[in-house]
Amino acid sequence: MKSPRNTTAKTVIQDLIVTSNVALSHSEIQKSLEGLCDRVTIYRVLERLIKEGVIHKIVNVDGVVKYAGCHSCSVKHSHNHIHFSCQKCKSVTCLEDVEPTFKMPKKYIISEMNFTLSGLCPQCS
Amino acid sequence: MKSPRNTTAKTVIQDLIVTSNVALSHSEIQKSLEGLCDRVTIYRVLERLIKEGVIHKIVNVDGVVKYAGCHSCSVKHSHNHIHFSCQKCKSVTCLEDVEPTFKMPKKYIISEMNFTLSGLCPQCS
DNA sequence: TTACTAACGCAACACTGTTGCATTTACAAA
DNA sequence: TTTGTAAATGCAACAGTGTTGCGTTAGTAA
Repeated sequence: MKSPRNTTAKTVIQDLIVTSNVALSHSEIQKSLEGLCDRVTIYRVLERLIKEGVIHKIVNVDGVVKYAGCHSCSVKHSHNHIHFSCQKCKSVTCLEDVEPTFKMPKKYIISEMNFTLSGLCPQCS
Repeated sequence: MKSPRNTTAKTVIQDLIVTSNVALSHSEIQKSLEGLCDRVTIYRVLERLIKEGVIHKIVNVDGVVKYAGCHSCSVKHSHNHIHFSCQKCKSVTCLEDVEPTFKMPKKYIISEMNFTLSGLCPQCS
């Protein structure tokens, strides 16, 4: 019987991401943990949390990978919302209510969307 | 007088990207060049071509950076179109005609957009 | 408490991208 | 055509990010 385990690292990392109002990068998480666990462990915990549907992965316009909690995922698990990336404070936030519309050419089969806007967030503007 | 120079590397790389119907990554370009020039040179040429407005940089949903020619940029230089990323053949194409619409919350100032859709391209579907 | 194995730490590695510096070379001016 | 300048290059070294293998630790079911 393969059963997942709740370890200290997993609990702390999950808490950190879910309670944060902005998406966090691996290095930001590592700094917060202050040597609580190894870098590799953080990668593996993040991987597990994504598989469990607790968090989701965001690739920012600048290529920086961030992780954010899944808030509305219990209702419907889709990440087809817009992400906003602030060019000043570098924060990435999920705008879960905003859903874009567009017309696609035929013959394209769409299974995933990734929409990121950049500019200034309410705090920085 | 600071004047740009047309070198072999620049000419070949520019040709490669502009004539390609899909966006190319640094490593794909490097393979095509077959040792014509150094990796670093490719990075620097790409940087220059972006500054000159000949090509533009795309960060795919999986974080892979690709480069594509600017076709309609002579008319209006905006990259607010959708990019399509095929999950099968890994190709990235610019859908320059598709412009998405959406409603943003107040207080956000938008200066850049990055929309990428994933799925199957016409060739793979 | 014990046994099983998920999860961990550590070392090593691959890939991507950047920087400094000496050398080469494109191109404008003589 | 030749020459001088600095744009562009090659090489070495480095930093950041992410992955893999393997021996050890520790969570949890029995």
